[in-house]
Amino acid sequence: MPFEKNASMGFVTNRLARLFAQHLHACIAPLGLAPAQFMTLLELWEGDGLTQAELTDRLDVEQATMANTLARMKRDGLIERTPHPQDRRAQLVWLTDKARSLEQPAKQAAHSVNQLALAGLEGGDAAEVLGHMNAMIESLRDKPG
Amino acid sequence: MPFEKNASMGFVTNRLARLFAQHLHACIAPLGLAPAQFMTLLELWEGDGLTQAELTDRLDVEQATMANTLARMKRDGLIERTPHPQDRRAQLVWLTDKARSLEQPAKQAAHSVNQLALAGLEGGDAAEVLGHMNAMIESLRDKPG
DNA sequence: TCCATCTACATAGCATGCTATCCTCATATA
DNA sequence: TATATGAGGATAGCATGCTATGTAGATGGA
Repeated sequence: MPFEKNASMGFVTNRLARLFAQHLHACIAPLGLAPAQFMTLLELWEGDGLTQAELTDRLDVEQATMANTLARMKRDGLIERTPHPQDRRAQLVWLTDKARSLEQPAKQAAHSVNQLALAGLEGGDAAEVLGHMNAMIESLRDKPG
Repeated sequence: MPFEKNASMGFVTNRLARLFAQHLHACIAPLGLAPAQFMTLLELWEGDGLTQAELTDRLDVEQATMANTLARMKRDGLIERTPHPQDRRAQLVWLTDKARSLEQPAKQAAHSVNQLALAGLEGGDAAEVLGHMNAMIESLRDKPG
């Protein structure tokens, strides 16, 4: 059976995602950030005081993944956690001043990686690709497992 | 600074790649395969007797990553390694009968995941997206670090 | 021949992600 | 109220990936 990996959407997506991750890692490492930490901060910069469960929902990662990412972020002085006032099981996640100060440079770095990737595409192509990729995300998310 | 993650090519690519990996994992786990093992087999099914370095080149992963993947494949009875006849540093990688028998069902499983993802796209859209993604891969690969 | 350098692999260490469990607290219901 | 179920988190175990090193064999000169 023919299976040309370079014509396989899954194979190509994996390769592209690894390249994005490598470049982002290189760009934000000088800020003391790792990719998953940056992704989490993107949500917290919009407003902190969230629970782990809320972050898990919004970023589409598993609960255990977020638990580990938050543990590393606390270790690195990016967040603090306080008890939830109404639910003794939960904690609220707050940004430190250090994390707040990284918003502009980190977003700028991520933006530059996206720009580099899109350098060879025409104007409207990026939006079109994003649309198709989101359609694929919907298809795969609708049928988990 | 505005940074809408759902409009970020890197963010969306990461999300899509994780969904592809989850579905592929679920589809090939019954065969006793993991995604990186499947990717490596795709190359070996085209012809085995390759060195680790050749596999590393063709699959665009780091040498250490391939070393670990091959170690797990040997552990799982998918490959055997023999000394390179001309170079005592190198080894040749050979498929076991077990690995050969998995070619059709594994390729079929991967194909079905791609089809599921592409369900919501028009006919020519997939090829177009692949083209744009390969352009991005070129842009990012040209400027490592 | 000898040495500097390169190449092929292996290993260590760490970040992400996922599944599977376990514990604690919250809640709904009998 | 007592109990069954659910929800929020933590932890263990494992696969991938990457960077950084270390080791041994190969190679090209001086």
